[in-house]
Amino acid sequence: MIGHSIQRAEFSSPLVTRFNFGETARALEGAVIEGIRRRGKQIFFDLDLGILYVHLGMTGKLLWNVAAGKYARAILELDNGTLVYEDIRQFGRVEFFESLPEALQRAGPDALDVTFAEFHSRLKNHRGQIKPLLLNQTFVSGVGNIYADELLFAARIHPLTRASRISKRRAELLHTKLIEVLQLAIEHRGSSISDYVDGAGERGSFQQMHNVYGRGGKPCPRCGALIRKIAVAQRGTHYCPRCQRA
DNA sequence: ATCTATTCCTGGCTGC
DNA sequence: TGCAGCCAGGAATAGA
Repeated sequence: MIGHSIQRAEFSSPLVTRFNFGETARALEGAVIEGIRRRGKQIFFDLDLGILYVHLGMTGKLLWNVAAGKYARAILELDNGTLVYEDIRQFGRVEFFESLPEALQRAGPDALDVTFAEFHSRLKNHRGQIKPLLLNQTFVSGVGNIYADELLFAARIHPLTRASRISKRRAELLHTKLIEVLQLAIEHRGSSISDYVDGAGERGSFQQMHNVYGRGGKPCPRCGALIRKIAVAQRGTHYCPRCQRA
């Protein structure tokens, strides 16, 4: 898409585009895509006129040259193909900005790039529980509910552990697993539990490798104890009570 | 600073 | 077969 221009834009969801969808569509016509970036779950299309921001939320999909379905909320016709944004629940965003709003710049370092020194210094400063902290995108950008559970399992940390009380040694393991688990998930094209597909419309397979997420009541693959499911910060949280001690 | 609950949506599943 | 209730990959927001 880089170097190509948007011929026509069509938006049909005021929620996804934050109510200004007529303006958004007009603003994009004729724009040239100069680059595409990502930080955590935030996707940025750098245009000559501004920035197109995309966040998939819970059920968003970005499709390149795949026929638009019932839940298409935005369609961008480029001179070399068509990008469609689909989203059943409309918690995602496709927004145009001339410059990036301050709120979006508050995101923390990308989970794949954060150094241990930075990760550790941020971790030490938080007295709250580790699971909600991992979900906080201003702490580290890019960890969602599935991967928070999976990487806490990999690092053998109980989800309710106070962040500031995690030892340096254990923090090193958590930092290593943060990158390892996400890299492995990317290699397997993500977790397709119900809706998620990649740009070509293909499902990922990492859901088959989940150790704890979605496995409440089933045996831990490491020790056989039954995986427990609790609510933490109103999010379903799965862990092994034997491998991840409080 | 941190916590909790609520809200925005639609659809799938379960149990009656 | 219908229907109520609950749950779901996110995250902003209000109030304590």
